[in-house]
Amino acid sequence: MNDESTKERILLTAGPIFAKNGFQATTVREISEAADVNLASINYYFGDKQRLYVEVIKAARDNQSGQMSFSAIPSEAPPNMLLEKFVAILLRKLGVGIEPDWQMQLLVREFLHPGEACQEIVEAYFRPYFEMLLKIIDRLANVPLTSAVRLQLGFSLIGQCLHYRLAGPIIHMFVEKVEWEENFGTEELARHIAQFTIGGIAAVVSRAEPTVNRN
Amino acid sequence: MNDESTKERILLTAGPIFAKNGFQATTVREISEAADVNLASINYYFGDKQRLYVEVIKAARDNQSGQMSFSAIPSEAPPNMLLEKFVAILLRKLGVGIEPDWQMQLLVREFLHPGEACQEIVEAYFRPYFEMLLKIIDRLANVPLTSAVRLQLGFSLIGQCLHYRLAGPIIHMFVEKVEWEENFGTEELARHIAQFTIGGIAAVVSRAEPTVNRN
DNA sequence: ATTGCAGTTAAACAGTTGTTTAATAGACTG
DNA sequence: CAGTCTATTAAACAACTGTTTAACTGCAAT
Repeated sequence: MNDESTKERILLTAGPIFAKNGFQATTVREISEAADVNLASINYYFGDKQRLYVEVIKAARDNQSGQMSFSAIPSEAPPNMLLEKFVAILLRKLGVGIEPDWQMQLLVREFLHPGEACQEIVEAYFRPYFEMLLKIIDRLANVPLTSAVRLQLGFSLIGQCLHYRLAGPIIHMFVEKVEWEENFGTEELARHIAQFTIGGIAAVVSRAEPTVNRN
Repeated sequence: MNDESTKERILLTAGPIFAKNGFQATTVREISEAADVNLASINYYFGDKQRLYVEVIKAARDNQSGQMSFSAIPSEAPPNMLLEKFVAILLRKLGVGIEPDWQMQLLVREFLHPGEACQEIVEAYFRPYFEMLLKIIDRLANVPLTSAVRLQLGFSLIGQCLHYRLAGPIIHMFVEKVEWEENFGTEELARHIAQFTIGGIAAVVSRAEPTVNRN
């Protein structure tokens, strides 16, 4: 049994547990038992619990970087369709309506309570996809936007998607069961969010560009 | 020193601490020290830590119910203005751009990780204001909407506002300092979100009501 | 004066937690 | 073969955590 196997096994086991429990509520005993390694191995390989966590975060980031691929979307497609596809993929990755993989769950946790690895994650992972979204927004707007407006449009869309991920149980309380099943699947939500956002962009653009008279 | 004073003091002291740390990371020793009461008092008055937490949540709810008042908004005002005012107030209550009071901070924590008091909070606190938002949306839409569409429109607005609250530090990483100061104050965000949402509503309505030809 | 109750308290308790220690075994090198 | 290094391990350690216990005080009622 070589060192890569034990160390690797700890990493792979710790990920889902940290994702489920968060850092504070996860014990090194739970991890060691689940990984079937001795308790002291964690300190041997990682130094302490916090450093294990940081390594797990980095592993989650590295694992996700190659997977949240939007290459399935043809870039010559109309921007409306681009946006809807982007939203659908984002909702799925966030785990709306399905169980998210632990990497994304962990990244969302880190996102909400930024720790020492956060800056890195943002640059390596979130920014490329946010830039992609901003490009879609540029095409939808069809006029030059100030940086601030452009960012705010991006955040407006991300906020809608995140809401379904973060407040899922609460949202569930406001929606009847039948209604939920018919109207709140991932595709339906993606359609709604995309439509809403397209309208939102048009409204903000028409306000931001006084020389364009749309009425 | 009567019992109301000690019990009350524990409650008032525990609130901000639970809000800052969350339930798991808050120790009864921290609370008892901060409240300057004996450790055993917490068990004496509340039975255990979990029950103290539930009482604190209820106190936060009761404290907020009377305070998130939208009565400053004249109900005969145009719906556009109603919406913008609603958003501005909501952002402020969520603590966007300012330090939230501990009650709202605690309620948001509960919102993200629903516990045993959650159903009650939703009914007592969130639903009334959500219903108010839905009425504003009705007026903006100006046609009858299905329940699902109506709810989704409401969630789209709430999601945008919550995003600024929950992901504030991450958002801050995407925005230049100057830009942040000029364009991301509460009033600016409220204007953006309101405009975006008005446009979004119009777009969704025009899709949801095929007999309305807007082009 | 005695008893009962409520409130307060320090200490003790039992369990939990992350970390450290020291021993052991295996592999490799000179 | 001896020494060194790495990996593994059980036990111990020290601190922390929520809870319980028993003693004490003050007050009110009899």
